[in-house]
Amino acid sequence: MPTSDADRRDWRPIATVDTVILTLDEGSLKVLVHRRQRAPFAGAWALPGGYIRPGEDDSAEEAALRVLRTKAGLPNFYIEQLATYSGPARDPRGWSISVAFLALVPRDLLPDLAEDVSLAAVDGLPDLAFDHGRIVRDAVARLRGKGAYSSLPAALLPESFTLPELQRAYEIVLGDHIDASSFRRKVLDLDMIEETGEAQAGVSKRPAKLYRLTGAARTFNRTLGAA
Amino acid sequence: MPTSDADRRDWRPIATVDTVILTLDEGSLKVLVHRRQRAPFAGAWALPGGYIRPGEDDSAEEAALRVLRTKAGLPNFYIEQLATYSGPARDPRGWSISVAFLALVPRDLLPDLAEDVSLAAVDGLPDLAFDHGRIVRDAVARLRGKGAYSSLPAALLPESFTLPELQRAYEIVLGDHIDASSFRRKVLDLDMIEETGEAQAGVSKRPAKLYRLTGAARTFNRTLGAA
DNA sequence: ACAATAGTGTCTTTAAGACATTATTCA
DNA sequence: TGAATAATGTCTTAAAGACACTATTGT
Repeated sequence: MPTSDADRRDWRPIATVDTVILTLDEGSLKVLVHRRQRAPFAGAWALPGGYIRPGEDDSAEEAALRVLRTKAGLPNFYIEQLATYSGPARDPRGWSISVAFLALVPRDLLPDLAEDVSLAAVDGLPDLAFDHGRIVRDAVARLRGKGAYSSLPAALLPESFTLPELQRAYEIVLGDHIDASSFRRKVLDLDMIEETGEAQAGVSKRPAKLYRLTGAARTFNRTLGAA
Repeated sequence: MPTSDADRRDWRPIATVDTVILTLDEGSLKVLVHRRQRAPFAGAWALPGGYIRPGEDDSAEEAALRVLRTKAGLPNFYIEQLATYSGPARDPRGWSISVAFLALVPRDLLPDLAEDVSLAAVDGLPDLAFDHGRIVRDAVARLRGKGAYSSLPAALLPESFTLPELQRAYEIVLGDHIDASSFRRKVLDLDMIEETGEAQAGVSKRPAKLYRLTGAARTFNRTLGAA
């Protein structure tokens, strides 16, 4: 059994974070990816990520937030831990462990996309570096799963939104049609949202009222749309 | 910025796994804890856990299974990744990252408890080493959350069980009464379980039929009992 | 026969789906 | 006034809750 410090070092895997940034863009769910500059997988699309820096980061989540600030210019949004991926083969540099986070971001909060950054539709995802394809699929499954019985999809919308916009967000996330009447009943009865007092402006049809989320996330005890 | 190998070593946190083994015992939900032999927290109750061993383990999950085999003598049961806990303060030995797993185990599958092993009720948990109290609370929240709309609580029962036993498992997990008639309807209509053909023996009352789970886990689109 | 619990039947209640109808805006 | 979409109302349907009732075992 190795006991010197030099040997012990090999017991510690490479520790990183990866972030799955999901948003609604042009009517579909998309994930932010960037082109890797460096090996391994130079030139391939990948999720924003980076090393955990003990001494700089107070937790894996802080590391993820640092990555999001630095690499994507994102200040404020919904984030939750997704899962942790590990093993000897996922990174050619060696046995690694990556804590993945799921961030839901309104499209208008994303800064203009640089040359090497792109929004990829989660249906028909291109090949991604490392095991990032798998991570994105897990993230989408999490969002779809929770979306059916919680207010999570609202995190994809800006602070104020119309009820039809909210319904559309649910429909895109769940991949299923929702009846407008049922939808309004449910979100209003649950006090999930409240009117801002404002209404849409600059539309050539009846303008919809604007709403905002009331307080914290909510869960339903019965599913909307798809199971 | 450090560049030598010796400096880079400090970039890598201590990587461990912890396991939350939940079971039903004497009508309540309990977690398996053991008394630590060594510092830190020698003498305190803690979750079974250990270092991830690159070279020996093929993933964090494999490391957890190794821990469960070695420390708890457990062969075969339900396991899922819970979450990852990290930071400079949770382990006095330094910046650490621990991948926690949730295991659901039938009581009769647990070997006889050694002197330094105990089942602690999750309500009124004693103080635990590290951040293990927090981890157990998260595990219980996960089980309660998923239990309301899935067949997960069945993983706490032996391979064959009666319908009243299954109902009781749900009631303990959810902390709420469930109507027997509704419960039977739901569980049978969903084809979640099937009769084994056998019945209880050695009871001085009407013996209940025995069931087993049919195939894989199921989810409901409406909650049983509590939201 | 009776104690005890397994298991069934039926009515009520809750909440979602379908879908017709009305309301409000701008051009 | 007409196009477009927001918002409401009403009936149907699915599934859970309440609870009375019947069934089956050992003593």
